[in-house]
Amino acid sequence: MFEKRNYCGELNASDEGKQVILSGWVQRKRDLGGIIFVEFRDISGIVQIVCDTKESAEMAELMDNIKSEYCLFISGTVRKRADDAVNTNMQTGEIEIFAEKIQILNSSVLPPIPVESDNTVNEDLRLKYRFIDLRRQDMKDAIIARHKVMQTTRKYLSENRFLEIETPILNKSTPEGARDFLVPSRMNKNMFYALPQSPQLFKQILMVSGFDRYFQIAKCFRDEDLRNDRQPEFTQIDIEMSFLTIDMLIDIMEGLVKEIIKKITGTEIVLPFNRISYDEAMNRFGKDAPDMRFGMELTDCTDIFQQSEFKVFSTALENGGIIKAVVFEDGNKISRKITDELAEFVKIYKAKGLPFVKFRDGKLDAGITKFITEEQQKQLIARLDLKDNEIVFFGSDSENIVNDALGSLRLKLAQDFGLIRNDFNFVWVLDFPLFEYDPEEKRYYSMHHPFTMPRTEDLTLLDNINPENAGQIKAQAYDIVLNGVEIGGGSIRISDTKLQNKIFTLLGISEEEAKEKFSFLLEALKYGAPPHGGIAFGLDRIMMILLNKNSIRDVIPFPKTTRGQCLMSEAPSPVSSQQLDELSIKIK
RNA sequence: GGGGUGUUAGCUCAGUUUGGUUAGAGUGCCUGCCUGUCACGCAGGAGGUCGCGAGUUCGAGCCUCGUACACCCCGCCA
Repeated sequence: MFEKRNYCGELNASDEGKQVILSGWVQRKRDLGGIIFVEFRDISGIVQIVCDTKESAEMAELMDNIKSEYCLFISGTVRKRADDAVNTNMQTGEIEIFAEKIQILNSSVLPPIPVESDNTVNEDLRLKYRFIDLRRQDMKDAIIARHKVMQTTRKYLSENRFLEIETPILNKSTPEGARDFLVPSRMNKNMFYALPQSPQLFKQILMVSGFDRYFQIAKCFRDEDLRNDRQPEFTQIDIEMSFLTIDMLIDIMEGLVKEIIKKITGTEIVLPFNRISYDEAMNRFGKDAPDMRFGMELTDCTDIFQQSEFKVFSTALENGGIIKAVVFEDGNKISRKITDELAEFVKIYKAKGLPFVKFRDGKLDAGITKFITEEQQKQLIARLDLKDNEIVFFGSDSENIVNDALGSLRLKLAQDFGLIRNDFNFVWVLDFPLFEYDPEEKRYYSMHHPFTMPRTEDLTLLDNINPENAGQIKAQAYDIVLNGVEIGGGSIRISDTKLQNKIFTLLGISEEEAKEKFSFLLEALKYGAPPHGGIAFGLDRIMMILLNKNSIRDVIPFPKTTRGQCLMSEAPSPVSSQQLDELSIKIK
């Protein structure tokens, strides 16, 4: 009976008179007495069913029983609707199906959350009853769009000589980086596998093995605290190539992104994307993932306030800090209440306050104006190119705090006052520092990962590294940023054992330690390892932005809560003492 | 680990101003009527552990303390 199935959303006026067979669910029933309309839904869409209950007592009784979300089998005839009965809001609004036979395949209890709704329902209910939530149109659209992106990715990469290769999920724990999820080994007592944070080492090994273009749509796992754009398990489009330059990689990846955008939005984006250095991103936007859809860039004013009577400024400068400014276009919208709120806001980022001045009638006014000399005022007006009614917010502290606070303030103001264009803005961020210095532990950390190739011209600096100049050593690493969200990142890798060992030494990883953790990679690099590099895209984040969602949970079929629980399956859960015994595990 | 917001009918919310009779609305649900609806309409009805636990009080949805859960943010996420 299901063999010759038709799909609700695919029927149209050209099917008039056709006998059709539909299988799906009751979205809504409108009982007008002698005639009943049913909005009938399957994966493809919705079509209206008409039942004449005056003609047949049998049909009348059957229809009386049918309620929302019943699963039905319907055979009937496609009819064109009368002109005044056409529903232009409906894909299939020109037609309806005159039901000849209806069979109830399964009844449904009343769903706890409505299928016909936007996502205003509490998220914990949506997650608990995900099987109902996924029936809703916007979740269905998201899952279908995700499928299309994966298919487009596979097609594009395959056509560009990439091979899809799987790598292990059960792997070795490496304490560098994010916290691992551990899996106890039954056959090897007191030993653990770790779930992969990424297939990093394996894809590099594949390069050594000569599979010179690899990709994988890979699940990755990180046991860290969660956010709206972070899940404990997430999906990467993982890519690695041999014999490449950064320009080659960018070229191929822009092609992939273009295909994805075309598939999902139907629009052609302009290539190439903008490129910006890490340093410039930090200076102009205060973030390494700048949202460049609007202005309000940060301006350094440290030099103007070298001699300042304003204690906040002078103290910051004495401590080696900087002073930067952000200008907002409409000071009239910024009341005393709002400046207080914004001052509270920047404290999240460890700023101590938020001094400001307004610009009216050609001169500074209000806020900290009285602490600024005439000469400084003149310079400031010129530097910031101030226009009437603008308001200037200052950050003065260490460079990190100022960038963090003002970069976040810039975003908040733009969001609160609707200054952000609805657009897809891609930018490559290049020339990341190779290391970060941790003053507390007095050691260097890799900004990307320990296998990242330094810029060739910076190699000599490695021998004289100190906390001051460490930031000048740049990596051949890159991020791709979409609307201020990092959607991908990668690097050219080190393919030389000597250099790799040198980097380990600088990172304070001893020879024994390196051997213990990465010996197979170091060993592999000895056997004619090709120059190689790659990138990984966060599929969930890409989908989130393309579909304009607030959270990656809305593009993942079965996500977890911010405490890492699945409200539907109730994972994680305790296990039996027998299971623990087999693993020789004792619970504290 | 820290900060914030929220939790009242199946769902979405109001009610907390000033603690005070029987806690409301919309929607959904149930029953009846209705042959062109499409957010169908009309009439009637059911539906509440005010997250949970203490406390203050003659009296708590409302005040205090604790706690659970969800979400957002800082830290964390090579």
